Amino acid sequence: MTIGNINLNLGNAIKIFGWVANRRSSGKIRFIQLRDGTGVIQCVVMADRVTPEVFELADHIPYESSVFVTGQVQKDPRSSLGFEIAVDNIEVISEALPYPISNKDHGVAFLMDHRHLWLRSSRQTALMKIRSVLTRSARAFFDELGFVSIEAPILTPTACEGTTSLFEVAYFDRSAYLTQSGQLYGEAAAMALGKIYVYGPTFRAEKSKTRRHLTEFWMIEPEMAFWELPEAIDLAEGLICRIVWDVLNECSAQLKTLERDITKLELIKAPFPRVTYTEAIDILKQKGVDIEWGADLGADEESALSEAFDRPVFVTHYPSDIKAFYMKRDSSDSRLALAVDLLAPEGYGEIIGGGQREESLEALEQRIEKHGLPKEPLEWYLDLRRYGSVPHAGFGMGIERALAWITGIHHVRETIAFPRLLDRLSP
RNA sequence: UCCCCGAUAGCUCAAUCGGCAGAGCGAGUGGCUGUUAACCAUUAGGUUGUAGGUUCGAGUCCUACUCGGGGAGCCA
Repeated sequence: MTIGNINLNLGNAIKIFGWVANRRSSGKIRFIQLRDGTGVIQCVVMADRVTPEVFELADHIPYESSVFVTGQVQKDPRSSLGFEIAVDNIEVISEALPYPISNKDHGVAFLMDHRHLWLRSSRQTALMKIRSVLTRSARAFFDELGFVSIEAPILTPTACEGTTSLFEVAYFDRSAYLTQSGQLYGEAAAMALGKIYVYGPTFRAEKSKTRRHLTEFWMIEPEMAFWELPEAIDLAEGLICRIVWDVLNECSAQLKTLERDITKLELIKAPFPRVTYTEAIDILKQKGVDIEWGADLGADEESALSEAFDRPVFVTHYPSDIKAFYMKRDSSDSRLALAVDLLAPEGYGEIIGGGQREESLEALEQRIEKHGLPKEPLEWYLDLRRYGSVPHAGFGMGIERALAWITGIHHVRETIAFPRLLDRLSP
């Protein structure tokens, strides 16, 4: 028996476990809002229905104490759900100490220090439920298309992309690094299995302090042998449509709790606009943004660009100089990389990054040298080009950024149960 | 790494020109037979982040540090 399905038991005697989320008293009648993770229901404690001890208890039991309630489910228009529990008995499982989080406002620092308790709030439980639906939906999307799920290692021998700072850890008598992407391993798996996806954590030691950055976050990264850039873009579009659709269908109560304007999500249907980097620069210039061809798009530019559209926008064909070494060059313009980013609406920034991979051994070797990367640790990656290299493409979607956008919350730190941020490693 | 802002009761915040340390919530007590962040009354609760400095006098001004928040770069 859970609060979530208690409406199936109207008129019945029930027994239920939960925590005291709130209570109020009014002379000879007392109310307890009982929470069990599936929902919240009002328990009504009347003096003529319970023992004096239970009646007293209902007025003083500390918030978040755990209890076992027996009673009867009754219709009552005065309850916000339309029904409530008329209590026969309350057993205290564990009386809570004074609970630090009240119903009034708290600051971010205080809430983050109490993240393990903050998770119990209606807002945070709504976010975690939507996250659960989103990750299940994304995996189902790939599973149903015949992709094979594989896991990439967390501990890696070197900094491969070279651009981002990695977390260094001791690995017996040498150093190792926490992975910044499963992609290179995903490429190896795609050469074995055709279409694969990696779902796992990612670590970036960049000292970023913004609402879009965590030091530990989760990505889902598909990689497809024999696919090229346009097909990868179509796949990314299908993925976003699928997760938005599933969240809209399965999480309407949670979106309401978060006060998300779902009319903006209902617009999210294929096709999404596709612009090249060069076209994006033109759009930005027309909007009066001071930017020249060749510069990377910063946060302000991404926001300005996404404001021009009512749904996510793909930006493709970036200058290869500002993209990673493994990006394939555009055969019709060697200055360009066959890269794609997906910018979310409403200023949430880049939620997908990817592209077509360089399959030529010679080109890749040149690129590694030009980027000043150590070649020896990448030899296994070059082997993928030595033994039956094929065109292939893939991308990574950041779970937290996608979730922040879909739920409309301001900061990615609330999209994961225990966020890891610059200067915040606990709880 | 850089720029901006902040730190006062358990929490959220106030304190006018540098002049008695305040309120709401939470906690305790009392009241109320339908409350919806209940309400009413009442009690307790303070080394004003740390270390110096200016001053008759510092929560308030100055310096340094610590911690936190927002943003940039980088990225998902």
